[in-house]
Amino acid sequence: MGIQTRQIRDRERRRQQIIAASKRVFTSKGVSRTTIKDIADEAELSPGTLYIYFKNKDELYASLSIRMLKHLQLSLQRVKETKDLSDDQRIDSVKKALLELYEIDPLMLINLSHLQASETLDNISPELYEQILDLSRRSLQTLSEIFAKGIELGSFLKRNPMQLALVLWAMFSGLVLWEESKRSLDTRKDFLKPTLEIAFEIFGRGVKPGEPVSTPAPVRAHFS
Amino acid sequence: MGIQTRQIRDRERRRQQIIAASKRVFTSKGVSRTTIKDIADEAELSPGTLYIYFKNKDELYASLSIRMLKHLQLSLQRVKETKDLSDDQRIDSVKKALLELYEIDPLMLINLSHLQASETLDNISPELYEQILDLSRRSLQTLSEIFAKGIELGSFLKRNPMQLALVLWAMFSGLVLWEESKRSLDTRKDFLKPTLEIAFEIFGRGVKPGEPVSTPAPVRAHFS
Amino acid sequence: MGIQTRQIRDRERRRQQIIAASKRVFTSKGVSRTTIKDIADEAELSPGTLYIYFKNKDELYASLSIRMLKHLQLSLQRVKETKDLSDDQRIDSVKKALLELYEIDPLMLINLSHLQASETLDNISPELYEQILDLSRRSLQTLSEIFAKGIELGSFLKRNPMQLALVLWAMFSGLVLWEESKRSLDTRKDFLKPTLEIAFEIFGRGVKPGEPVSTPAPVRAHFS
Amino acid sequence: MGIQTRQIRDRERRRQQIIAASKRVFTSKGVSRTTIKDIADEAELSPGTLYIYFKNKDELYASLSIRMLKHLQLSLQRVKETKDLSDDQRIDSVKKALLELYEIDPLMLINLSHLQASETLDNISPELYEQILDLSRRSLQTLSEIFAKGIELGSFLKRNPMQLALVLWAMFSGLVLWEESKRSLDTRKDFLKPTLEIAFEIFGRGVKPGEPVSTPAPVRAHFS
DNA sequence: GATGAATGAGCGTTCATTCAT
DNA sequence: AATGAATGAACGCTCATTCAT
Repeated sequence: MGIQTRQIRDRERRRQQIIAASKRVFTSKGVSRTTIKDIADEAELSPGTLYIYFKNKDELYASLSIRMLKHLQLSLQRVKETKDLSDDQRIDSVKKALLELYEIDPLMLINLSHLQASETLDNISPELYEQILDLSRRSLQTLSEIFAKGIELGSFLKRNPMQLALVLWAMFSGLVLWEESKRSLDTRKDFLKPTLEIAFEIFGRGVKPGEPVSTPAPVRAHFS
Repeated sequence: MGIQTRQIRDRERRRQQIIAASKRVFTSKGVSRTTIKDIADEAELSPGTLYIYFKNKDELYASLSIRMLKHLQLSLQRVKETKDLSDDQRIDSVKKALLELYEIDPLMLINLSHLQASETLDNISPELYEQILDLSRRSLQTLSEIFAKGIELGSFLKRNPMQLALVLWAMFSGLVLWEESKRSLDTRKDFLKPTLEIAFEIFGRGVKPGEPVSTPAPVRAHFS
Repeated sequence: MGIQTRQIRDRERRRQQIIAASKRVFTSKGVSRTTIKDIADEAELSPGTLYIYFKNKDELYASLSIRMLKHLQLSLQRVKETKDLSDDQRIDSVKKALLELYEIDPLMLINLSHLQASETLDNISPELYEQILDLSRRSLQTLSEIFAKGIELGSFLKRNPMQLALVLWAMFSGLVLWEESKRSLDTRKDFLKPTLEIAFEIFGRGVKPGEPVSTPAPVRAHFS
Repeated sequence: MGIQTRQIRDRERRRQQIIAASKRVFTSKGVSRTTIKDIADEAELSPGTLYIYFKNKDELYASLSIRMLKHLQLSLQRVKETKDLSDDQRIDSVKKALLELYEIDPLMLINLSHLQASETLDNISPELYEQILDLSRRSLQTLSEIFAKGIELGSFLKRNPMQLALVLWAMFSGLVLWEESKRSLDTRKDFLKPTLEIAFEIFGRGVKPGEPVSTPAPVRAHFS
């Protein structure tokens, strides 16, 4: 391994060090109350150093999401390309992909959701902005394609697949964001994971075509 | 009506004047880019005056949600108390209540969602904090009770009703927050309302008990 | 005098207070080493207050020159419009106008010269920039018109009058700037005023038409 | 040539390399907007290396003027020492020396003027400071001696020769500084050189003794 | 109660300078 | 000698909040 290789590796290591520190501080202080100095202190670096690795505060913040979006995109792509899955299995795989995302790094996921839902994408460099946009688009697109295939096969409701994708994502990120504020609202701890399970169950059931058996028809039959 | 009564009414009127101005400014400039001075200008008052009616910026910000939460709580209460509704009709009423919330003031709803999902509830006065907490809790509680009744009647899946309530709220607020960022992600405009419709359709279908008739053939065989 | 009048007067007074403090600090620390905090301290105000009266540092700096430029423009205009002055008297009036400028506020004049000679006109508001530009242009223009009239009357050398104006101004501001650095170069103090006198004398003599009688006269006499 | 000699020569070569790079960057970005990193990049060196050859930024900046001042001093010395020049020719030689200075490196001359007129001579090493001081003094001194000789011979006005020297230098540097800002004031381009010509013409005429023949009639009457 | 000028802590960011390699 | 990552003091500037009028 040459000198250059080591330098590149060191550089990447430093970036990760800063990113790790950012996560910790964002977690403990909240994103908007975190200052560059806080992160620098946590990373045991000087404020100036952060600007060697990140153009500005927004860009550092946005960088946190890139990895996660890449991971998501890859997972969904894999789900889409796997052959011989039943519809139930495919939905289940999507659920697993998203739950995994949450388990790997719940705080990052909250950041990602915030990023999408808020006004941070402002001072960001065009390149990074485009990258985030593209990754978001592609994940949704892949999810949408999974639904499109299911619809073709008659195993999903005939609805705009992109809208189905959005509904699923909204359900997921809505719950994740809720989790963040649950302390304030003193719901029990670790309510999230079981609730996500239920959310997916309901979505899975709801997206299947055909009249659910719940409705009176059979019941009346019973009485007749 | 005594002098005191009028003073109280005047005071409340002023508060509403400020709240209305805040909404307009938040709408046009975005929440995080709005300063106290902006709001004061819009309300044709001085910054100092705002501090007579609101303890600080966070408290003003939080007040915006109070009305909406009250409205929501009332609507849900009404849905819960209405007699002689089929399950489908009851879910439909909840849908209507939430859609109405969105239609009355989409931006305020985004604010509300932000408020819950983020870091504003910090400098707030204990009283206001308790009020928001209580209203949120009560809305969810009411929603949860609606589901509990349905579960009792066997018309909803036997799941923790609070979790069902959370799933529905997450789906709703997740989509609303998405709406805010959709311009960046170049989804078509006014994608939200039809998507909300689909979201409710899926939730409604998914929450019903019984094996969905996804694979029609055997099911029919069963009935024949 | 109404309340409004007093407020306007107070506001102007505050501006002058800041300007006066700026001058003092610029003088003692040098322009580029003066910080907003320095000026605020000197004016016994807080840094924030300066930004109520001046958009930014550059604008405060530029404002220092406006008055002086206005004064200059007025003086030159008066010189130009005065009737029945001999050429010598007119040049003398210009000299007096410039010397007066120096005597009223030598430091301000140095600032003005710096402003023109350097890179400060950068963050300035377009309006202020245009004002400075316009005032500079008009002063030079007036000076140039004075020369043009003299040339027409045959009492000045037939040279581009704008160039004559520039030469005079350069001589003047060059000496003023020199003055600032004279401490470093340990020339005697108060060398400037007598040197300015000589400068004007030489300019006045040099700008007159006709072969100076210095050497030629006797020589030609010799040949006749 | 010994090793030491070569080392010294190499060292000097490196210095010149840095100086040359500085000039290029100052030219393209303007002095105040140039950072050490800019210069290092242009010189294809690292910032640290610059500090091996120059004590600090001010010292590097000041070094730029040394060459020019040396050149000026030499030229003026030559003018002074040349025998058998008429007064007109001697003034003309001074003019040529200064114009040459401008033509060799107009931007460096602006720097020099700035340096003298402003606040850079501060963090400079005592040695360098003394050197600049000495060179400036000597150039002015030489110029002054040229005038002194002319005065003795009766071909120049009997004025303090150092003041005459200052007036000439002020005129020159005033015009050079003006050039820098002329774009803003939309004077025609390349106005400088012809204006410098006129400046010298006027100075040359003005510095000659005797009553100028400005108002021909009475003067001739006098001689008849 | 209403004002709005004044405050000043605190922010993100820059960049001359240092120093371990 | 050369490097360039790291430093951290210092900057200009903002804005929620206060308080004399």
